[in-house]
Amino acid sequence: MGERTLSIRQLAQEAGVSTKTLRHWETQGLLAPAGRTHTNYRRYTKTHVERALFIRKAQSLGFTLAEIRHIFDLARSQKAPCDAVIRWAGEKAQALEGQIRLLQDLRVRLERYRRRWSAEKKPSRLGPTEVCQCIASIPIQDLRAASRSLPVRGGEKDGS
Amino acid sequence: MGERTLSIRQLAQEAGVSTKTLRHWETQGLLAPAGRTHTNYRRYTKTHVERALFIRKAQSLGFTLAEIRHIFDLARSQKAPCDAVIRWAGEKAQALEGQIRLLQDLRVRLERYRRRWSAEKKPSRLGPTEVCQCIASIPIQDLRAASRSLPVRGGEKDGS
DNA sequence: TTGACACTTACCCTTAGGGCAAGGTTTAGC
DNA sequence: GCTAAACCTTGCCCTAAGGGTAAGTGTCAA
Repeated sequence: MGERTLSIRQLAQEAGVSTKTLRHWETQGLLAPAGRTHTNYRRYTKTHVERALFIRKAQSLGFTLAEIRHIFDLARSQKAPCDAVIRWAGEKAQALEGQIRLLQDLRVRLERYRRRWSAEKKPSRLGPTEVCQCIASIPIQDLRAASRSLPVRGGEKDGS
Repeated sequence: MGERTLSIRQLAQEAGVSTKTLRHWETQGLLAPAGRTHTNYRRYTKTHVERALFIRKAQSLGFTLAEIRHIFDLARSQKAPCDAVIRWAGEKAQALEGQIRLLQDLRVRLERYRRRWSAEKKPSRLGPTEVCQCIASIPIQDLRAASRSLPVRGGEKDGS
């Protein structure tokens, strides 16, 4: 009985992810089961719990699944990937800095326009091809560095 | 000859986007051509240039294509969508604030771990199931608010 | 007429899974 | 033993905003 194995649901519960996620990780070469039952059910061991948690930890630092697989590849081929991981962490932090700046710029622009638009009186009568004078008033120069970076997803309900 | 129309490439050039983008916008219901030639080529007018620029301006504020279509729907159905746009801008700015906080947290964690890992001596000999003691040392508590927010995309070259 | 481009549709690709469907398996209650 | 619930399997379509490529057609100038 030291041979206790886990079903995919049990592993999912222990690792704090969904079964779908575990199957996806498997297709990405990150977490193959220890084996299958005669009825083709996946079977995992306790080391799989650790590996799943490892993946979650790496994800929490912003590593993608492809990068995590790369880490596993390094570890399997020979040496500890720690040096590479440390380097990547630095690069990621730097990239984040740029990304944060972009988002802050966007937020500032958004707030600035919102205040300006709120102060102006808007003509609720539109010309034939007009849509929204607020947005139309944005200067073309602002399109240079269009923050091609995120969806933002503010609340979305109705707009009547 | 006041009837000058534009090919898709000309519109793309004037609007500063790719022809692929224009076709994509069309499939999303944002920018249908004025008509087609007898050989099925799209034909646009100068008002399409304005509309394309409008879409770019809205995108530069973080609006998605679905939201922009919603703005067009409002404008077509009756009233100026400016009120809704102003409201959405506020919501977006607020959502951005949260997003920025997440990224800053991530950056701080990344830098903190990087410094810690650099200071520690890493045993470049791995146990059988071990992968990377750096990442493995992350406490499970850190997985609570796993910043499910962005890929980050730091430089990626090699890692030997 | 032919070569160089422009235009058309259509299909696959990107992240990290979510959702659903159709079918097989296991377990608990009766 | 039977049946229903819960579990497992694979497979397919979906997300945002296009990029890349391919195959077929159109246009223009030399």
